[in-house]
Amino acid sequence: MEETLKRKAPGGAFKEEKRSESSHADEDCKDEDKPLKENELDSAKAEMHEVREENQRLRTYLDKMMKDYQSLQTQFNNIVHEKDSPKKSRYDRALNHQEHVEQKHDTPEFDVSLSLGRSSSSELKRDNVRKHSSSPQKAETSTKTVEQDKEEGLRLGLDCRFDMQPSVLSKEGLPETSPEHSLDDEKEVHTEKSEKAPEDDEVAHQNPAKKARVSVRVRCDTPTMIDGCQWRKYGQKIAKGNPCPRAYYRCSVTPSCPVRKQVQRCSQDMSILITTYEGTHNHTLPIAAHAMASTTSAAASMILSGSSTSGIGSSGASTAITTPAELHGLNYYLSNNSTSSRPPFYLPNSSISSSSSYPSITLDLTSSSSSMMNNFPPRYNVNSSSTNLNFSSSLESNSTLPIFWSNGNNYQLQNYTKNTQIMGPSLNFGRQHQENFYPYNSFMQKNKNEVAQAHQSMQMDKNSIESATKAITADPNFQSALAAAITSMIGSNNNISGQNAKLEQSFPVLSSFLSTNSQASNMRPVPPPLPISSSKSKSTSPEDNRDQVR
DNA sequence: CGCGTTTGACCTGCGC
DNA sequence: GCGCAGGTCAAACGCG
Repeated sequence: MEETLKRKAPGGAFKEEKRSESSHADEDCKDEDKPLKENELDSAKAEMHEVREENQRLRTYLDKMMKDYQSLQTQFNNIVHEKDSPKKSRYDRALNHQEHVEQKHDTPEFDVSLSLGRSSSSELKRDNVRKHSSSPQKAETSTKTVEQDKEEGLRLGLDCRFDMQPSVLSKEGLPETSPEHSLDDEKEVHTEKSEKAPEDDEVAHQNPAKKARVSVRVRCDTPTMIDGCQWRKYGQKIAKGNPCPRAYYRCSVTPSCPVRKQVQRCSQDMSILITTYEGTHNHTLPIAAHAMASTTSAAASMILSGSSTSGIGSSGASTAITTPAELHGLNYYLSNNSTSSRPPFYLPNSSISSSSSYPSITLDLTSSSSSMMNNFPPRYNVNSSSTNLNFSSSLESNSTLPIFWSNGNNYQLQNYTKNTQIMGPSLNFGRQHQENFYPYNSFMQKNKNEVAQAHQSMQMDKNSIESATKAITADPNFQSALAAAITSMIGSNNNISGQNAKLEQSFPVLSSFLSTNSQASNMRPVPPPLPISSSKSKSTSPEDNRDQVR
């Protein structure tokens, strides 16, 4: 499928080639042996015929996808209307409106490109422009805008507005705080928070009412994961239904940074750590924090923009019949009600992920290897209020879990050496704040791994991740989805490696299979390994990371 | 002494 | 309107 889609994009050019070949053949016929040239002509015609057939097949496939997509959209809308008709959140309204606009105006190809995340704000803007351009004199502007929007949509499709340039990197890039967010949102936020302090006002300005939350579920025995950023704990609370306390952290890189994170153990499986990020950094991020920042950014962008394609973000309890539906080559699981059919480790802790006022997405890195192999490509486990992005990493239970999200083909193993410079985007799940999780302490005691063991388990993880990467890249569905998205995004002219770079920026976890898929998957510079945290540490800053190994 | 964590009090939003 | 639960504040505390 990937091949066929790849051929589809430059299909026109391919046809042209064939035409010119055949015309050449015609000219040559004058000079040379006719039967021979006729054979060439015939073969060329046959090839053209094949290409036409292939195009036809692709059109059929596209139609099928569109039908699936629209039926799912309808289903989602119905669910939303049923559940939340009296009290619809602003987010839901925007979402539905966005869907409505997309259904009305978008071409099938355009829709495919939506599947991996497009700026919701651009959608809203577009919607606004359409609203305001009803007069005839504005019609031209409107048309232009639609054209521009299409272009913008394609451009933004996988970009998620996360630029790795330091100037832009000062923002984590969560979409709701992007400079592109709608003016309406800004106004609303301003009104809501107008009575607050100036600092709060600034924060409010950056954080519209419906914040996207990105949860990372990971199986690890460490109290928190090292994401490269610096956090200060400001509270701890026992949440209902979970004996493990939830810890509240605030980004302490700058005092005014609005980013917060919550860290909590999963009540059903204490080896699973759930970290929920919220907000956008208003400062330059440490390089080591880029991986998490860009990944959460992309994920958040997906629920706030691309969410319309999967029906993410509506309110309601987390509940679900899991109905797999192939959309755009990705397996979606629409959730409705019941826990029995949930995929392994599917949002066991609803207290974090099911808040109706916070559209959330969960990057699930907890599934076992067997289930992972059966479930690739990555699942978008969607319920009415949250999304579970299952980039399963085949982590065996109770194994120490240092995971490294690299931006290249090679997953980084970590050296337990002091003073190692953090050079590349990576994540690890270090041992920190162990004492904060008192219910978990006993569990931790049993699972204290020495460095050598950790090394061993990391090696296992590396192998597992490599296998996972292979599984992803080998899956034709995923390849086709990816190819379709890229094709729709870049059109026929752009070079794919540039787009891949953007993709990798947006979704570092995708980098490996992207590079595998692309011809330009050349060797990348392998950033020096990250130091892992030791049992005691006070923050997750890179500097502290060095201390943690002492 | 400074900085980060702990923890009880307080605030806020939501559901009944 | 009330109660509950999540989230935040800030004084107290501990550690280096």
